[in-house]
Amino acid sequence: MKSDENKGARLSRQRETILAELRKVKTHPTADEVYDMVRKILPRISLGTVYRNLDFLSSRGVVLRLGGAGTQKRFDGNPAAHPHLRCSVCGRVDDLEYPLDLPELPVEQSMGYSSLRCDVEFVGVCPICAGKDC
Amino acid sequence: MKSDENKGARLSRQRETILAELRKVKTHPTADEVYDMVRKILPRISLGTVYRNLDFLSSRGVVLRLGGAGTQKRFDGNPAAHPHLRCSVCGRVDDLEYPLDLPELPVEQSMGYSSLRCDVEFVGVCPICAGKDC
DNA sequence: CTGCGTGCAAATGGTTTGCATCCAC
DNA sequence: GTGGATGCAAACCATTTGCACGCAG
Repeated sequence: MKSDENKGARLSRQRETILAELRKVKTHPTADEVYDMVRKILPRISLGTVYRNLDFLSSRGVVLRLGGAGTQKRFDGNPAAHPHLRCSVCGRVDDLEYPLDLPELPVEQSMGYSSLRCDVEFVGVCPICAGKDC
Repeated sequence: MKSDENKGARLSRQRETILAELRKVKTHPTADEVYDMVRKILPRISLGTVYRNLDFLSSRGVVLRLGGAGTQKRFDGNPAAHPHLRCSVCGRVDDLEYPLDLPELPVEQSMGYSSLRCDVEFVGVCPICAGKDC
């Protein structure tokens, strides 16, 4: 991590814990779920702080903020671009473990956009929701 | 369109207009923008009706609801899966005009998910925002 | 010490919903 | 005529923000 990326940033216990917890899990929790996770360690943390730190961390590229089809945003402790599987019923997001070739976009075809990053997401019904047969 | 797909559904002027306006544009408007567009034709339409109809239409697969990284959802009059370009600064979404091979996911690798659809989105900075040099 | 980060709570803003009325079928 | 669709406004809920205090550097 380059040091001047962190100019003025302090490492509070809250920020440290949020990042550690997010990296610990393989799921892609919502801000609320992160709040619950972290609250077991720092019971007095506030939801606002969780939001502020998730914002901070994702703006630095340390974690990934997943847009997603649902209302809530989800966060990914692994900042590298990798395909996701999203359940259109319950909204959960899994990492795809299978190595996939990401599509390449020729620069001349980028319609004037710059700094393109490719997001690939497969949307379907997860095994749990399929089992519920709703 | 199969007839039993529409059992009980009525074609109100509002629904008809919303769909027509959405198909007319090449952009991917938010619900609010659709509201503005339709209001020029039906001044007394309510925002709630726009939301209800966008929900209705996307649940039938007639239009596409784009998840996206921003807060607001955007809607696409073209229900076929096609790659998008999203501006991370202003949030606008364009269609990619360039034919791209969508990644294929072997069924054995779908981790139990079913009915998978592939969404590809390139995230970057659009020419307008790049020009603003913010 | 300084001022960034926090806790708390109120404010925001997109989206949803209850209800009486309206109109497509 | 009947039930789905609408208009309106209040309700919801995830997220953001103002403020005074606390703590990392």
